[in-house]
Amino acid sequence: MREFLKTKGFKMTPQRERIFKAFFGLGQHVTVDELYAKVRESDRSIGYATVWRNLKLICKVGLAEEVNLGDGVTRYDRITREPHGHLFCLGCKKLIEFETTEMVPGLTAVASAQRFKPEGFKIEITGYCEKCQSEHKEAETPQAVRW
Amino acid sequence: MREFLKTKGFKMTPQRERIFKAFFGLGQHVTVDELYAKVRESDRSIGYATVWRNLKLICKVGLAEEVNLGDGVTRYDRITREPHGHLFCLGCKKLIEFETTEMVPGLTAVASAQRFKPEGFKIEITGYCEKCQSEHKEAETPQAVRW
DNA sequence: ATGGATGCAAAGCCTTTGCAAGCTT
DNA sequence: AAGCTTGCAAAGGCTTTGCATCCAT
Repeated sequence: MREFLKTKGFKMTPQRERIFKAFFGLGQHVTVDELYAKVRESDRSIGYATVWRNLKLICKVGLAEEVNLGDGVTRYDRITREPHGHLFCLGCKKLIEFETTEMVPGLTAVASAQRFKPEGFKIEITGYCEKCQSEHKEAETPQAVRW
Repeated sequence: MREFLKTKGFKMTPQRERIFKAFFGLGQHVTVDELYAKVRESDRSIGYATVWRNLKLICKVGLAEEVNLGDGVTRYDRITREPHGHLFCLGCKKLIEFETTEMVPGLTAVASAQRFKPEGFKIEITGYCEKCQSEHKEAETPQAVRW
């Protein structure tokens, strides 16, 4: 990893090493806060900004990508083997992945048709997971627009 | 529209009417700022919060939906005839739509397989449009992590 | 020695909300 | 009258950045 970064023009530091390990140790869809909390377990001196910047760095060197589900928080998804989409539960915020390999060719075709150079694909399904469906109910009886 | 809102428990007001007209008059992918600017052209007294709340209301009654491309700004997309995806240019931020009707069945199937109740589908392709491809070049030679 | 990397604190930016007053129904 | 709406100003909440200092190379 140290070598890999060097070829990209970056240096390895103790903090960076801990952050990287923690990131790749955690599952997918990590938020800055989650990673920060994890990293702090082994080193209370690491700053929030450092974690944030390294998360950005990981994306920059192509090891992860940002995922935005529209809930105001940016998640970082490690780029893995197969391309995948997300099922995002609006109730418990849980994220479930599903394979999208077979959809990529079609999307690539769509992009080419527009002379568009694709960098990434995002396929998301929002809704309610089995558990939250019952709790959600049709409480949909708006009274006043009060958010 | 007044009747429609009434059935949902909401009232029609002069401001709301202007906001709705402006929203449906503008194209797709409108941001709060854009709609606010548009509305202010005909009524300088309408507040930002009112525009924002009405945009939320439009979504609440099912006439539009939020779109988050990860650039920090929420866009509001009128729900139209056919389901569609977006091609988002990372350079000029331009948004191009494309039909996704044929992909919906497959996604619905994915959701059912997880006993997930889908509320919405999102398909996005990020990259560079024809015009921005040349300008973008491979300036990808990171020097320091300075964001 | 260089120039990238860190920490902290402070900005930034958009999104939301508290309230008192104003309008539809 | 009852309660949804509106405007303004102030919070919020997360993402970025300025800087002086530190450290990898």
